[in-house]
Order: sequence, then structure tokens, then C-alpha cells
Amino acid sequence: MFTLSEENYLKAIYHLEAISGKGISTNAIAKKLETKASSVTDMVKKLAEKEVLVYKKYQGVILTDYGKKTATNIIRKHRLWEVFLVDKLNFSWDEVHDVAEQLEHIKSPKLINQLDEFLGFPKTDPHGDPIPDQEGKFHTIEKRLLSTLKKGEFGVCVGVNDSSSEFLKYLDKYKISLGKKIKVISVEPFDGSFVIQVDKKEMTISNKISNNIYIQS
Amino acid sequence: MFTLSEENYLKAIYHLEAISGKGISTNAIAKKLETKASSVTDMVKKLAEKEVLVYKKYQGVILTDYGKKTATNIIRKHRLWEVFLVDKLNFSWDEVHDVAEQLEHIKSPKLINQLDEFLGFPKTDPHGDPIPDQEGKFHTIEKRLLSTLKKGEFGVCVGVNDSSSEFLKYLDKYKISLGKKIKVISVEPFDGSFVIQVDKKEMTISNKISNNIYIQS
DNA sequence: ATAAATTTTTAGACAAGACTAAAAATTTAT
DNA sequence: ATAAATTTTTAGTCTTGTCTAAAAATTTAT
Repeated sequence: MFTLSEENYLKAIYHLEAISGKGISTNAIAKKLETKASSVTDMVKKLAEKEVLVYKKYQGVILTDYGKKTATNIIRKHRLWEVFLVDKLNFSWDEVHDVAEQLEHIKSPKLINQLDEFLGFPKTDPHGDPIPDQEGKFHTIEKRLLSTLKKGEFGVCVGVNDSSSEFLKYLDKYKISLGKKIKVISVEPFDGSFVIQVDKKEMTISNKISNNIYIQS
Repeated sequence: MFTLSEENYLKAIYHLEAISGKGISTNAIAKKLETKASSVTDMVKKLAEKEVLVYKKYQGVILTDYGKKTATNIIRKHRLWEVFLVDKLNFSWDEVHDVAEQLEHIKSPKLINQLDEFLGFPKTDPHGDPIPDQEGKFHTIEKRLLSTLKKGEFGVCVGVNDSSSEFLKYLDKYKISLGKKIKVISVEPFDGSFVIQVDKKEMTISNKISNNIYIQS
């Protein structure tokens, strides 16, 4: 069994590994968890003893299969709770993160499996991120960044790369949500900004925005 | 804001006050929380500083109005989650306690009020205990122990005095649940055992059992 | 290739919450 | 009313998870 703190470390390391592929530095973990590298060193030693990761001094850490399994289970819980909050309790997609961050640590296999069933075995969370199954398998969909589209092309919004409340509120303001069809009217070569069409309305979005919206075409 | 430990102390003290009325001794709290009296003394000092209770050395503690409000809010959360588990996730009434014990500490006023609405503003939890409103007010129903009934009288089961899994499983075995009509066929003066009729079936229950079933007549 | 800059680890300290053992206060019994 | 028993508090220690400051290792730059 893992403490709240241990679970948060595992989740952070899992997410960092998903990007970098390589061994994760204590500094990177410290940054992600807003703590100090020295604290990370201590915790990482403890986690190595529990065999969820492999740690060699100055070399960063790598999750073991057991560690990955544990991390994906926490992610599974987080995302299922997010679906619950949005589908059943009328939360909006920018309000769910902090609450799910607490709920993900509740320990009860029966609870999470019943919840999964109650929600109709959802495959993705309210931000389009995949929900792993009990074995930790992700059923990933192919998706690309809106920024990779060329003038005249279009796609359907299926996810976001940034789940911060600020970004999601921005999308709400411009009526961009999962399932919306987005067409690229033009691309400005100078700053990479896009003119897009959503719901028959044209709008301009910055390069940063187009780099945080996933579409399927 | 209160820590997990502080919340558990508050809840324990609230429940103890409900029975005794008087100042609650550190020993009583220690027993309830399965900890040591010395640990309780430490915590109680901290809680007194936070003004949720009044503490005088060797005199026990008494909750302030603020302390009571905080405690009832935790109880409200606990009981609403129990309803959720039973009504939506098909838990049985003897399985909900430990999970609700975790869920009651989730911090999000919106979550709990939306949950309340989602559940249809239930007035009692799966064991018949009342669910306080947002202001901490209990809407209590009149009920009495089955043991107070005389031969030939009857009532409807509306609650239990012991929510332990063991007791609830016993009730399940004999098909006694909330809403069931219970008739007293006879009372044995020697040991206080009852012969009762439920669903047209007669059965004998001990005095201890009849002292843990609430009925409304 | 060696000095400078950066990253990582170690050492020591702290706060929360718990424990044990001993001291102090209170209650009970004679 | 005083001794005995019980309850409660204090003092000191431990664990978890964190921190700062300093030391050690590694990486970068010249």
C-alpha cells in the first residue's frame, strides 16, 4: 500500500516518463511536484525499496512494471472520477482537476470498478485523455495537434494538451469543445497563428493555442 | 482547514458528546480512536487553539458551536457518500462504512452539494441515520428500540444502533432491513429474548439484537 | 583537459502525529 | 481523611515527509 505522497510521486514520474523516455532526474520530479530535489532524493530511495522504481545515484529513476501498473491505476481512478464529476454532477471540464486529485487516492477496488460500470465504461475523460483498463492498458486513439493542419484542412476536436483551468476557460469562451469540427481557413507564416472556423464562425487563435488542441481528421 | 487526523478527532468527540452530554475525557476519545490518551492530550490542545473545542486540564473537552458545525459537516459527507455507494454503485449496507470513512474527507463544497442533489436530497443514510443539512441541522424522526415493544405490538424497522458489518450481515441473514414490518410474538422474561415475525416467518432474536434495531410504530 | 557551472546528494533540522514511561492530579475506598 | 487506584498530563523519542546549507558528482565551456 502506498501513502498519498508516494502515489503523487509515482504519478508525476509516470507522466514525466511518458514524455522523455529516459531516466527521470530528481530535479525534473521536484519541479513537477513543486518540492525540492533533496526531498525527491529521499522519497526516491524509499520508492526504490518498495520496488516501484530503479534508482541509481545521479542517474535519475525508471519505473518498474509494478510501478507503472500502480501509476496507471491512480490515473485510471483520476480520470474515472473526472467523468463522474462532469457527467453526473454537472461540473465543467475546467473544475474537475483539483477534486479528482483528491478522489484518486481513495482505496477501494470495488468502488472504482462499480464506478466504471456506473459511468458506462467510458474510454476517455472530459479532456479526451484515455482511461486505462484494470490491467493498465491504454486504448489510445490516433490524434494530432491542430497546429499540424494546413490551410483548408479540418478535423474534430478530440482532446487537449493542457488541462489547466485557464486554457479550458479560453476554449469555452470560443465555444471550442470535444466533438467540435474545426476548419483551418488560413495560417499566418509570421507568427504561426491560425484563422479557424468553428460553428460557422471564424476566429484567430495563436500558435500556442493550436499546439494545445488535439484533433482527429 | 483541518487535517485528516483533526477531522477524525472532531467526529469522534461529536459522537461521544451525543451520548454523554458532559465533557468528554481524553481516555474516552483515545478508546474511540484506538489511540493513546497522551496522543489525545496533544491533539486536543491543538484543536483548542483552533477554537473548535474548549479544553481544561483534567476536565475533558466540549465542542464549540464552530466545532459542532465542522463535525456535522463531516457526518453529512459520510452519510451522503454512503447513500451514493448503496443507491448508485450497488454496495450493500455492510460494505459502505470503510469507503465512506475515506470519502468524507474530500474537500469540495460544490462536490457535496451536487452529490446531495444527484441523490435526490436523501434524508437518511442506508442505516437509517439522519443526514444533516448544510447548516448542520438534523431532521430527526421519532424512533424507538425494538426491545421496548411488548408482546403483540409491531413496528417498521427504520434504523440500526450498531452499523458494524457483523451486525448488518446478521440482519441480512434473517431478511431484516429498513422498511420491514416486525411483529413481537412473545418475549422471554428470563433472558429478554424476543420471538418476532418478519415476512410471515417467525424467528427468535436475543436481547442484544432487539436493542440494536430501531422501529417506528 | 581543466575550470566553471549545474545538478544531485548528504547532513542536520523541523513539524505533525503518534508512542512509552514517569509524574501529577483526581477519584475511590477504607 | 488519608491511602490506594485510576486518570490525565508531561517529557522525551520515533517516523514521515519536508526543508536549507553544504558537499560531491556530473556536465558544459573554454
